[in-house]
Amino acid sequence: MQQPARRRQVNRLPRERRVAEILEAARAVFAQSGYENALISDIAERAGVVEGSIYRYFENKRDLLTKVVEHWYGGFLADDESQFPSVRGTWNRLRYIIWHHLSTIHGEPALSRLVFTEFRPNPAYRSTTLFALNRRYTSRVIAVVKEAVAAGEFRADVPANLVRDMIYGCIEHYTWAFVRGEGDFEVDATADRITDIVYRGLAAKPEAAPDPMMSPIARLERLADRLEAAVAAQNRKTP
Amino acid sequence: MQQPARRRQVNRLPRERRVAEILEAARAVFAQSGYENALISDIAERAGVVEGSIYRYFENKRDLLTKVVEHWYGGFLADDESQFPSVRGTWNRLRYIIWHHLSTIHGEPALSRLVFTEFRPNPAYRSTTLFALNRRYTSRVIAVVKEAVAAGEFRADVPANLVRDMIYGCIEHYTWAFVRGEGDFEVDATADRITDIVYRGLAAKPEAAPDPMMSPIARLERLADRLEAAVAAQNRKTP
Amino acid sequence: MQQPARRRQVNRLPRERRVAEILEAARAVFAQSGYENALISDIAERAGVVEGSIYRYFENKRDLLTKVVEHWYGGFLADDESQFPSVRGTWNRLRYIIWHHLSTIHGEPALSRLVFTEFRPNPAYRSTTLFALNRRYTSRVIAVVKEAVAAGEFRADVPANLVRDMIYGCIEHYTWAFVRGEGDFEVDATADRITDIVYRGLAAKPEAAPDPMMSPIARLERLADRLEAAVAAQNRKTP
Amino acid sequence: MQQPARRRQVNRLPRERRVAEILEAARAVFAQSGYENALISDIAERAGVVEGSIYRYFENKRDLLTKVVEHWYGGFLADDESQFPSVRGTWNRLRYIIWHHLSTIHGEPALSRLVFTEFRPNPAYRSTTLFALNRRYTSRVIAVVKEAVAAGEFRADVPANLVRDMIYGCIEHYTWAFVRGEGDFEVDATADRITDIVYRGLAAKPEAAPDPMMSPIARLERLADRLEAAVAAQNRKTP
DNA sequence: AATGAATGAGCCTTCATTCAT
DNA sequence: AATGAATGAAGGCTCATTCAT
Repeated sequence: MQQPARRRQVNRLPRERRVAEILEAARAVFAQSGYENALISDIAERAGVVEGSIYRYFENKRDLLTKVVEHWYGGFLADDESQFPSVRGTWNRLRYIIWHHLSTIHGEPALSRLVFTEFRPNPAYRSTTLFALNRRYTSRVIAVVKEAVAAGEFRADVPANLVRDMIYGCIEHYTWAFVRGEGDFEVDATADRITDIVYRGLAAKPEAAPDPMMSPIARLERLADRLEAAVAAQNRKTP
Repeated sequence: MQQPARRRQVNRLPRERRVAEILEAARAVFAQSGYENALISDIAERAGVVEGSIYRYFENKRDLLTKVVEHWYGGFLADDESQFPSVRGTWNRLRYIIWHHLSTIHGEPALSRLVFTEFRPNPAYRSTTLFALNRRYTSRVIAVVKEAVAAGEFRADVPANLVRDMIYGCIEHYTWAFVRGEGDFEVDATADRITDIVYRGLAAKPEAAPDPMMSPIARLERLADRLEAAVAAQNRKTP
Repeated sequence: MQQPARRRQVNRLPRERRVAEILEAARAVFAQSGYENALISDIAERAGVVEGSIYRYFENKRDLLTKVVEHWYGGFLADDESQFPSVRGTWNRLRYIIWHHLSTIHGEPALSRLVFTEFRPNPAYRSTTLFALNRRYTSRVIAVVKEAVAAGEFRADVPANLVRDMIYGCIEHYTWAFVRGEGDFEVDATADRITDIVYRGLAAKPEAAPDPMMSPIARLERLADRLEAAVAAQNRKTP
Repeated sequence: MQQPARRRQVNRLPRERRVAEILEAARAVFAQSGYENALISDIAERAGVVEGSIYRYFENKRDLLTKVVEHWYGGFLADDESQFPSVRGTWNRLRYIIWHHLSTIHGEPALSRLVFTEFRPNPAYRSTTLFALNRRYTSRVIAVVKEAVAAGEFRADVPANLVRDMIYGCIEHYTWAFVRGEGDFEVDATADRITDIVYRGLAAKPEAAPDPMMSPIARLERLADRLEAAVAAQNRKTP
């Protein structure tokens, strides 16, 4: 039976605000401690509420985690999907997608890790909202690839879903060390390199025109630059 | 409530045997239940010993898991490393490596999952025996790529470590559904497809070029690639 | 997690009506879930009010239960007490009382159960309004019995209060299975049978020799058997 | 992860003993506080163990209660069933049964109450061990009644199961006040009174014939009863 | 009068690990 | 070496009740 009990100052907030505050607190705590080690009591304290209040808005700890991650996804997906359409050209689009994923991981390694460890391995993942969001997020690679194939820009026999796995798999493999907290990585440079290798690997006429703007003259100029540089470097080393 | 537990027949065994039995039991239980949900008591029962006995041979639950996984790795690495040298040709070697990883995951999805969820995300992973084993396991991709580059079979500007990430990342991304217990995949066919896309993406002279003759510009570009690679190699040796 | 809870239309109602609606909702919920498992929030929702409003009309959950049960009692007691006086004759009166109790349980097994489990065992029961109501309800048995004794219809040495306990106890014991939700019982037939056995058990001049087949001679023969057996047993023990 | 933690003096006991001690402690605590209010921590402390130890032997709080009550039942049922067969004569047998139930309630009102409130109302009661035990316990009334009917001692149309309900219902109704903690009752005198009213109510030829003088046969029968009872008592004492 | 957000006390339960026998 | 009884820390969750709006 509940006892009356001395109350602390009640701080009334509209539902929306309260939920937002709890989500934010939970995000911070989950990011810092991981799911298992996160304490509801810590989250409550950080949100400035009592433990029980959390259960007014969230079914249980797991649900809270899910909501945090979905909220996060929802946030950047909206941005992302408004930006993406304005990017033109296959290379640029792939680069944007790759850059975005790298950037997301770079910005929230701890949340990314939660997705990788708490959601994706879960047998029920497929029937999850997060799965659906992620699908939406990753399927654009497939669309881009198919369009490029249709346009003759990519080889006709490119399996689009493997390309998707390759891109996301590569990124996530590459960033594991950072996600674990070891060192750092450069988002832009890495995006360039991955995009390059992928693009060139898929292009129908390899170096022959990733960028249609590049005229033979321009290519020869680049070549000259590179040769000069190489020779100069050689001289520097073995004078 | 535990069962009445009739006094078990005391059964002395040489240390080796006992350890092997516990490892096997632990492997089965961890594979079935995952790390958190696995119970020492289940492992003990399956191994035909009492809980306390496990602590004679293993420091704690985590240590037991580690030993299980290292034992598993040790097992297939030995085989693998004896097989690999006899595989000739870049395509074949890549194919072997890719096939092997697919095959490993296909054979032990649950243990693979443990590696993905319990070890790799761990901040201390890098200083782990498993990390070292894995390094040995995956670094062959780098060797193969570098050799192929040196031989002019792959483009000169291919970043070997990105290729490694791409291959392992792709495989793991591709197999997540299976690891979660959804559906199945064909090891051989998948190995072929991944090898193909990777190889063709890196090959200096893509077969798919309608006209096998390179343009003069392309030849010059290859020359530049080689020069750059040579300089880079030079630098590495005489810094 | 509670539902988003769109702001309900404020709906002012006269106190009487509001109380009645809450009582009805509470009755349904308590009947369905029992006291412990009933949720104030469920009751509120069903009554179309908000939790806090319940506390304007009832002190607490327990008080609400009490009011529900008293209200129920009040309802059938009024009917009952207006009917009873018109029933004539001891047998008919007993039958009516028994029938009424059976009928009450049959009509509201869940509420009956609440009385049996939540009120009667309570140490404070005796100082309860419900106790008083119940007393009024059951004491008529005593009146009937005493009148029948006075009239010579029942044996002179019949302890009226034991008869009361016997009647109500029998009924409640007999109906437990039904109250638990197992099967059903026939109110009328059962009332007949219980009334019969009670009436004949108390009647001063039983209507007939129950078993006409048993002659005095047979009884004497049985007696002889028993006496012999007793004596023989005696001899065996204390020779 | 469990911390090492300072230990108190470990007090090793064979399973049997430990279980017995926990049962005893639980019995006391449940009897004192009822099920809901009983604390596992109190039980543990009283048993001289740590809370967790209780869960080695009992699945949960409910299971513990169940075991306590079954143990209690088991205890008196054994005694009871060894005594009963030596009681001779219908009157004596009924009296013994009634006396035993009164005596049980008198000796353990709190446990009796637990049975009445926590077990019997439960929808699953019927599939319970306790139900089976209770069945065994109460069904003897039916056997006795049927035998008496067969022997012509009771009226032929007596419904045995109603008699059982009447006896147990009467006893329990009668003892509610005591079970609630109000006052006391005399086991023996009450047993006599209930037995009398039941016996006379069922007897084929009630002694209560208008003429208070018993018939010679009836007097002899009573005599036989007493002799039998005496012999039975004798046997119990000098086996 | 009505709303509904916020409170908060505290119990049951788990299970890796230890250590007396 | 083997047993298995005992430990004990700690955290998720519930829900009647209050009270600011």
